[in-house]
Amino acid sequence: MPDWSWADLRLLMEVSRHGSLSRAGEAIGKSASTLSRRLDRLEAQVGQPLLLRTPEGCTLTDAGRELAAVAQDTDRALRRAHDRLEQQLSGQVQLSCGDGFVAFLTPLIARFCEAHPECSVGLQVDDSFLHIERGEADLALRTLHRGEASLVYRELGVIRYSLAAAPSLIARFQGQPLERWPRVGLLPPLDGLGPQRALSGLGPVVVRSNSFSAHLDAVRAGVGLGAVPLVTMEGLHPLPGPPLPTEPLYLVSRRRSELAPQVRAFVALLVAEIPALLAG
Amino acid sequence: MPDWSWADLRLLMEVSRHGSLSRAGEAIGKSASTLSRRLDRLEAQVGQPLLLRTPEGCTLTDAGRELAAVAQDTDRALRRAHDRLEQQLSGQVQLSCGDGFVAFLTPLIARFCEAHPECSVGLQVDDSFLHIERGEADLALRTLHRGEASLVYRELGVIRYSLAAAPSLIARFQGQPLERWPRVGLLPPLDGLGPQRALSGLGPVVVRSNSFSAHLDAVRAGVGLGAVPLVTMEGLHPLPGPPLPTEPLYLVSRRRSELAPQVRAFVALLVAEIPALLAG
DNA sequence: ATGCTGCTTTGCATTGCTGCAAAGGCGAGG
DNA sequence: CCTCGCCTTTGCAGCAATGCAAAGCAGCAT
Repeated sequence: MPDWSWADLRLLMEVSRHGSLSRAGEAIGKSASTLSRRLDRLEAQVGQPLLLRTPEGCTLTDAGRELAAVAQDTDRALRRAHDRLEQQLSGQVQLSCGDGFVAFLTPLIARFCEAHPECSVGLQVDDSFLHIERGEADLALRTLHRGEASLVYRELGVIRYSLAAAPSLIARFQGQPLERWPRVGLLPPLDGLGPQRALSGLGPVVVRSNSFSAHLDAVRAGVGLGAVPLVTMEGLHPLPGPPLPTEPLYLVSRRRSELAPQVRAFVALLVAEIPALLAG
Repeated sequence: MPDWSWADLRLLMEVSRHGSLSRAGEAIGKSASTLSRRLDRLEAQVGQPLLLRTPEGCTLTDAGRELAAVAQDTDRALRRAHDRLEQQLSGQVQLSCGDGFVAFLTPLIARFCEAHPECSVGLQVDDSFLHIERGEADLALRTLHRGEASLVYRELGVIRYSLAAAPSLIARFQGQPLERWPRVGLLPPLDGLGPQRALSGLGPVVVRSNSFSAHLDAVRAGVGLGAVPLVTMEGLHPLPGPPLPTEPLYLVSRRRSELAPQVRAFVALLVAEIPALLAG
């Protein structure tokens, strides 16, 4: 029920420390007159005198000492909280992305966790219905710009694609025109991506999935050819053909001031590493 | 080092409790816009996001929960302090008076301590150099009005005097005119009191002291006659003579708002009892 | 689909608070 | 004895904080 002013409580503590309104005011950047008036108000709220003003300074009454002790405790707790929040990097980073990025991200996540043992990373695959602005996630890797006004889209580079196939498929269809090769496709809405659409003139689609990693697995298994990001070409051979369109890779987050420090650190890691990976 | 606003900390706690800026604002009598702006400011001071605002209300971040927990502790401590200050009557009452009032006050002090076991009374005899306005004492009983502007003089009644002597003295001098009886007097500044001055035409002074109780003891021992308050006439006999002037009895204190509750209680006791004692 | 409710945020007039300068007091030192 | 320094308090001008009203937005029931 006490409806006392917490700010004035702090003033009382400072006066208790410094012994006079003037010195306390100087210490915290307020004028002595302000302190006098606000402590008057606090005394009126409490209904008891808290300090005695003399020409030599101020001395607290018993009630004043009681309240000043509460303020001291608060001050200590606040300093501890400050240290925890300021110095240590801890807490969780909620990350979300399409499943095609998982293999790509895993080593970066591992490096982050190694560098910051107090932190943990939550990886949410499939961010279709995740609202970053509400804190359901902190970060997302996306290739589509959805245009939310309250979110920041930071382009980390472009994903370059190549027409690719597994060695086994090449062994079976070598020499035949590309239009005759079986093809691995995607289901909506992933089939709308530029590189995929550029393949629409090619051969018959034998498998469609709504999972990018399943798509990649199918290509690796030799089910058909497909458009594959250069960064996941391991074990596959590029096929000749017209250059495929690139796609931007966005790191999506709230504004920087709205990010917890561990999230900022993770952003810094991604910003530092991913462009080189995409370019290399 | 954290120079954060303590008042805003309380707002954060209320938002954490009520789940939305509007409801928290309604609970504490502030508008939602004020809460929004002040929490903006707090977030800027902390350098981290503390809460996420959504159309359904607000949810705290980890950092926000940390600070809200500090605020919770402060709130609890403040309520405890409030209870202690409001309900219990405890602490010390610093009382000062001339030594003549000690015998008169002792039974009242005993009653007060009995009624309020948590309280103690400090009785400072001789208040000549005590500054009540600085808290060197809480209360004083005086017959002289010194006119300090910051102090309250409350008249509890008037002290009536009588010319009196001990039975032994009466046995020795009965029949002789009063001018021949030995007299007990006072040293400055106590000799300036009205009843004492009224005796100046009487017989020779055989003892002068600067202590009113020593004066009374001398009269009781039969050393001489003297002007004695009616309330301390026990064991003495009044002598005929012209009526002696009365003296006001003042209870001196700081203003009521500047008194601790136990002091107020003691004042109440004195105000309730002393007038009847003086009149009786 | 559409209206409705509750949420937060923004613009503006007003209130309240703040800082500065001056006044009043008390104690120390020459 | 007087002056100086430090303390608090008060009056006044300026500014920041507040509340109200309106707008924008998301979710939900109709």
